[in-house]
Amino acid sequence: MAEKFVSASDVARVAGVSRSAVSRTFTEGASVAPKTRARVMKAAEELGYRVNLLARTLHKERSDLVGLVGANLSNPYISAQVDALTAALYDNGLQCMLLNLARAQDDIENALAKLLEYRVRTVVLLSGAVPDTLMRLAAANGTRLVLINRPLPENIGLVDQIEADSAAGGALAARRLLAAGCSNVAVVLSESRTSAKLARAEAFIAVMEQHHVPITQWSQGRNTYETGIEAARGLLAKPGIDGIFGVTDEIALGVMNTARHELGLSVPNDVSVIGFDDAPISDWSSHQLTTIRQSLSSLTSATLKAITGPANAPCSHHFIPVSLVERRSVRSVEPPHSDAGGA
Amino acid sequence: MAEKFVSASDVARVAGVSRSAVSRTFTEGASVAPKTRARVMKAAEELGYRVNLLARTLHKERSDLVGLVGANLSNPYISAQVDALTAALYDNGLQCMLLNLARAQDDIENALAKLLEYRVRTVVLLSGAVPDTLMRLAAANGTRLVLINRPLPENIGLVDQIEADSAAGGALAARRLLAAGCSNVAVVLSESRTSAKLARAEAFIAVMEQHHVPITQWSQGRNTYETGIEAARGLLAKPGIDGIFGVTDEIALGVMNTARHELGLSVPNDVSVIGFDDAPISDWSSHQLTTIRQSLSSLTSATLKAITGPANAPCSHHFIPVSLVERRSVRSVEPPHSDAGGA
DNA sequence: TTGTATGCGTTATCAA
DNA sequence: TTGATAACGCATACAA
Repeated sequence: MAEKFVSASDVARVAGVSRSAVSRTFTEGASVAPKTRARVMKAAEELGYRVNLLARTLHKERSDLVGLVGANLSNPYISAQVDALTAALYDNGLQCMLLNLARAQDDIENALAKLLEYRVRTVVLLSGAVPDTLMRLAAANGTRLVLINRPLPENIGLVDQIEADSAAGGALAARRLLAAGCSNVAVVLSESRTSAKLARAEAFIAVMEQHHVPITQWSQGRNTYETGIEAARGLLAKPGIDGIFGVTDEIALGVMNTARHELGLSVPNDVSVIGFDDAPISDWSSHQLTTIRQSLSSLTSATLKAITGPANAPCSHHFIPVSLVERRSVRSVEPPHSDAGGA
Repeated sequence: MAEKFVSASDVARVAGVSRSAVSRTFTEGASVAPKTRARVMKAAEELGYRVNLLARTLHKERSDLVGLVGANLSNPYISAQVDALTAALYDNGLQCMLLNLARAQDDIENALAKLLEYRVRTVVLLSGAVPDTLMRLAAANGTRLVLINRPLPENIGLVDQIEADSAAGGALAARRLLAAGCSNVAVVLSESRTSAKLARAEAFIAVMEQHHVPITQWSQGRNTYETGIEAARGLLAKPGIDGIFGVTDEIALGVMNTARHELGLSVPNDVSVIGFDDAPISDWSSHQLTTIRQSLSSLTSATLKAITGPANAPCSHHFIPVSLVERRSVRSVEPPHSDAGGA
């Protein structure tokens, strides 16, 4: 019921030893007599003592703290990402400081500053733009930056990049719609147009243009399910479009559900829909969304490797492979290769 | 590009002032000459200096750190909870340390210990059992505990309890199924049987027994979508059961989707399904799950109030009201009150 | 193996 | 307003 935190001095007093003895008892690989250790442990247990990691970190060169900055945490794929990553961190004895930029997407510099104030060893960016100033700030304090799915033109300081192969994924999506016989397609993304998602869209568009397929671009709102709904309403109000690529599963799910349940369209017979991510719920029997998978476990393990590596490890750039997951939102059979023009 | 973090002494040297002057510049409400402040700020900017919150907290009595321990973070309701809560914390200048007990549900004491090592001001428990030892440990260090949806028999130390009214919710679900004319029902929960979820089930059962409706209890596996799938397969293999209550939306969604898309049953015509939480995806047009809502915003604001309150505030116990959200997974029309016996 | 003394970066107290 | 100095809780070099 004490008001203050218990300190090593308190324990030392109760155990009848010096502060150093207590410190050594809780320091990995320090030499302390078994008998002393036992006395200390007993007193510590009694008082509810825990080492003050703030003080310890003050003294050491490196902390156990990893900063994680994200947004849109209830997005099905992001939440799976956060789940996997935080679990992995915990298993590796690392602590995670989570900053959610929900209402302040552009507040990222402020977020990084806060994290630096806690002397995190590494900052993982799941979301938000990455201006140069950010990298400079991190570099000036010797903090590593891990960028997830936010490709960077140039690389200042200690930054590890981990990204799914957006270009390959976008192309994969395009070719799949082509194979389904789509002849009038659309791509939908948010208006924020993050570089990774932009790359997905651009690769998709490139392939389509190469095949002379007319393509509409829908780029409004935030990166959410609601954006998918709006897109479907706008895009499918009148017949014509027979294939849609959502740069995110969440968006694609919004498109597909709205087509099916609000517009009374058949997916995939009237319109094929394909997403990107392979979020867990895309596999639910209520959805069965065909999508481009970016392996979550590869992404997590690559991230963890970057975090746990030596502080002076060279910058790394890791590409996560991408693959088509065939489900039921894209027509499977290819019409006998006529160019059956959708009006 | 410096290797070490920049300290106040560094800034003082460059600015040609004392450490104290630097400290005062970054301390709320300290008196420092505008001219001095300007010099300090300039030097700080130049060097990329950030206050070391570790050191500051070491010196102060209270930190900005809030510990959040959870599990199953990709659960649609939990992730919404985490999203809302972390956003609110960030907006209030509080830092959040997130511990994910994914692989080690029973590791909660260890988690709390880690959090105490960082001298968090408050620990919020979203998941996990709450043994007495836990509360004693927190109490011994003067750390507040905020318990979300984990009712407690007795209250040791500084703990705030925030919970949805499980009993009312369970009863609401039962009465809704009764109104739909269900005459042979089941309730499905995980085998972990957390007290909050158990309370939902028990209230449901109580009402059903009161109306002499036969009731099956399915209690296996973890608290996931897959458990819902298994339950549907087990419960609906042969006809009979015409109403199912999933103690969690995620479970209910598993039940409903499996009934519809794997078992070829009509929900709600063959079987009514009702959930608990009102997760965002329950409202998706692909689901339209009737459910019991526990208001996320009430829950978040109550939690925030508990966190931001004075350190010596008395323990609070807050009940979040609960309400029925009518959608399309429960039959709407009531048969003309015969006791139409399901097999 | 143990205790003493020093430093980590900060804030608060005190005298100037 | 400013600078020197003493904590804060810990780890460690050093001496015993």
